[in-house]
Amino acid sequence: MSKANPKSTISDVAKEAGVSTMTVSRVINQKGPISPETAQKVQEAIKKLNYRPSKIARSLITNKSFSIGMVLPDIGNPFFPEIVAGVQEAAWEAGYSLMLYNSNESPEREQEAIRLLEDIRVDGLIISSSRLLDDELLKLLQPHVAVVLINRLITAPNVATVRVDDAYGMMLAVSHLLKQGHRQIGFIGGPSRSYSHKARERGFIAAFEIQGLEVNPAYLVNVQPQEIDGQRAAYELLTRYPAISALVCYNDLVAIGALEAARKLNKAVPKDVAVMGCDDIRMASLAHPSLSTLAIDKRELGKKAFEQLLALMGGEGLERHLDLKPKLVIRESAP
Amino acid sequence: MSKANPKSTISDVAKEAGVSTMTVSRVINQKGPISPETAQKVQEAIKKLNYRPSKIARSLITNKSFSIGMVLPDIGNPFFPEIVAGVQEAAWEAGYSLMLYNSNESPEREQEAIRLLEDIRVDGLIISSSRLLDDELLKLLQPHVAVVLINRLITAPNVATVRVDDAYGMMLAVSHLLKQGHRQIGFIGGPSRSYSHKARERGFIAAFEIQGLEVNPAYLVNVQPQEIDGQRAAYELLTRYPAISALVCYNDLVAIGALEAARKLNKAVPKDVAVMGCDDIRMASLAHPSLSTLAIDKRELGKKAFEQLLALMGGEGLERHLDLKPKLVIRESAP
DNA sequence: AAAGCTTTTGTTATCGATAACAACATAACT
DNA sequence: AGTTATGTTGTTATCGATAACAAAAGCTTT
Repeated sequence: MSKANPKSTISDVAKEAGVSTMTVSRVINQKGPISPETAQKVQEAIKKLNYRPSKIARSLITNKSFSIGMVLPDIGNPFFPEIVAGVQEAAWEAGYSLMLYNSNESPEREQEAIRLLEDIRVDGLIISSSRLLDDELLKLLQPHVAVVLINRLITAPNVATVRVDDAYGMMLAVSHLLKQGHRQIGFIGGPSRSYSHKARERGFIAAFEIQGLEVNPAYLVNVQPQEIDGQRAAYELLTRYPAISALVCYNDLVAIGALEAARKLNKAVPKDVAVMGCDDIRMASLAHPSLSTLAIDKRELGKKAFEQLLALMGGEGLERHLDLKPKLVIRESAP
Repeated sequence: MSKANPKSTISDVAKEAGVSTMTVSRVINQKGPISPETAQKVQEAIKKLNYRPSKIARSLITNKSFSIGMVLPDIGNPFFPEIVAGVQEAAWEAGYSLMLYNSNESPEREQEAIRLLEDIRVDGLIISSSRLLDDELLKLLQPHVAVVLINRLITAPNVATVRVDDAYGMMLAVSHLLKQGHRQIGFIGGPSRSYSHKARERGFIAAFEIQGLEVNPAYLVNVQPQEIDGQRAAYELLTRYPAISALVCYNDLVAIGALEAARKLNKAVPKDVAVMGCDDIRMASLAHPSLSTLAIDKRELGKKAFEQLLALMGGEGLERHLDLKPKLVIRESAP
């Protein structure tokens, strides 16, 4: 019933071409000298039998799988697909396959994914925004030869990192607003324990300090990083402190919420209140008014992550910790 | 220098526990009877050596890799990440790993990806919206045991499909508008050769015919499925035919463009012109006014695709071609 | 023509697991 | 007691490739 598809093996090819399997192997891998005639014979046999070498068998003996694993918390989050695309692109070009695991924000799943990737003997691992604690993570990564962490700093011989310099970006954004004359600036931050929130808050405060200005602590709030939470927080801030002339948001979704809040309060953006987002997701340019925000090239980030991994796998010396600087994107909401 | 991490093998465990490798294998796979004492000895040895069986070696002999491949044209497109998440989720639960290939809309890459996945000996393959021609695709799929196509119909013994019933969805949307009294309805369609465009147009026309009404061919246009193209097309349609009271769009991005066009023309949505999108991407609910649109649960689609694949891999009989019916989501832009 | 290179090809062992079969001990049945 | 099950463990071959070494064939060289 089932069309069992008998894959041909290297022995089949060898028999067909009248040579040994090693000779076939040599032709395939272009290793060692082979005479043009045998090479041709082998090539013909390969074509005739539609032979494709098994990477599995090859991996077993070479101890290289030419595949890497990637673990991320939520591929539905618009921040990640582009990163994945970048990693995949770079991996492809280097001849590597990508195994993807979506942990659904669950640390247990993340842990299991890292273990499974160990079983598969991936050559390297890219982990984005891990939910695991430092020591748990470190223990899990131990058996892996090469690991790149995205937006997370851990120092270990087999680990490199790529991070977005959130503090720097936020400083850029706030400095811009200060330069435009804003002084009463609200900050709708993310979850207080999140790494990136902390960095962004640091940048926010630093921008004030550089100018010798003071931050009003009442203007700083924390929310979940969703539109609805941003909307509520902005509504409350703007109602309670009508003096606020600009809002800096943890991310673009929150900022879009803030736009909505302004609309409800009949405050014009940016005339009555300027709004600044962060991340430059696709929606940012389509919002009304379009969002000023901080952008990093996420595809580039993915590529960089893979490059780090490749260097680590190759044992090359490298700058272990890479920081990417966000760019300020000026649009309508905060000119 | 490099901390060569000597992975322990099944022989190490066997030696440590003082038994044969087969016994260890039996304990791991819970196959064949083993005495509680040896089982425990083996478990201890496994823990002590931190042993994890190599899936690669296992694959070689069992001829099962417990991994599947997924090929899609552009993971940056908001339509796909959720599908990937659904596939990954279902695969995870069934004990399968996912290899992801992003073809970047290039047929050549797609072709190479399918070939590479053959080398890796994946147990099955999910291909989304292939850019390849039917016969090319069929030839490439030949060596694969099990394949599920998303939004593409091909009949072959090793192929199953999952599709969104675009025609049905569009009929739903247009019927709704007709019921609301709209008669002059414009259709901003997608690329004329695209499968889904054709289906959606078919549904559009069918909705009219059911009511015994006639479609005005001048109201039908084709655009690239991006916001800017939608905006231009809507602007032109609404300017040239002021009688148009509703626009049905190929997808949400195009619809968002249409909203922008209406704004420029000082037409209120939905009072002066209603706008209907399609796909229900995240942006749809955040637009102003929020978009009425057609939704399918993309995560569910991904899950269904994997279920089909699993059935196919297991050789079970199954309904080969699955159609998912979109739901009409009524929001502000077309109440 | 024998020795010494190169070039080309073949042999055998191996990677880390499981399949298939064999073997032994113990318990159960006649 | 002898035969047959049943439970438990071990042996050997195998999956499909490459590593490492061995050997033959074709050239030079003296």
